[in-house]
Amino acid sequence: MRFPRSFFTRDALSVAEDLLGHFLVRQTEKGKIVARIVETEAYCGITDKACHTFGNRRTERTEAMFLPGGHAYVYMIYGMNFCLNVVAAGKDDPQAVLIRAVEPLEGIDLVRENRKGIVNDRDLTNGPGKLAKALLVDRSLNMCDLVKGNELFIEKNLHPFDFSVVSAPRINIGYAGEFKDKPWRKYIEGNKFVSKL
DNA sequence: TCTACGATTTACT
DNA sequence: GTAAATCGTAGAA
Repeated sequence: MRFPRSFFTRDALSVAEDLLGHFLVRQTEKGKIVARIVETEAYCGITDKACHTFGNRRTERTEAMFLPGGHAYVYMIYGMNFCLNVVAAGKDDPQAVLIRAVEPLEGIDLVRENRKGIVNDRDLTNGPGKLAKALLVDRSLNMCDLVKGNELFIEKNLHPFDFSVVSAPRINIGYAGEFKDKPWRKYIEGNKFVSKL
């Protein structure tokens, strides 16, 4: 069962925390992959110096973040990796949640194939670029609808388990001035797939 | 046009 | 622990 649009059209911090424990589903011609979201980061829009849309910067790249919540924002970083974000808040309120780590549950064989050469399962998806590669996420999925689409979407965990949410500073945003220490990274305490403690 | 650099990963010392 | 790989984007010229 999926979340309604209204789940995503809230502030990025709420969406980042509430996505933990739920499922990211990737459907391709090669098969289906289901993974539990275990680590996220909130990028809170035009006032957040770490956010691509800081100062209401609107460019070809950031256009996806101006869509209503529930769409995908995929961009290339360091010329070799893709990062997957879930757009939050309303139309023209450019906030997003970076998916930093997931735990593969279904379609592990396909994940291993996509991440050829990786020995330990925990290294398959414990980072934003890693999970993008593992789930075959690239720019062709930018701006796709996670509420109605079939290639990539979020599914609600109908049998949630108890866990504690840890808040920590976001990773690699040293350029963000006073925003670099904001505890806007959220992860499931004790989960082995979290990228950094 | 031209230049600098990044919401990272991986390999090597 | 340190550094290379690698290129699209943003902002300046």
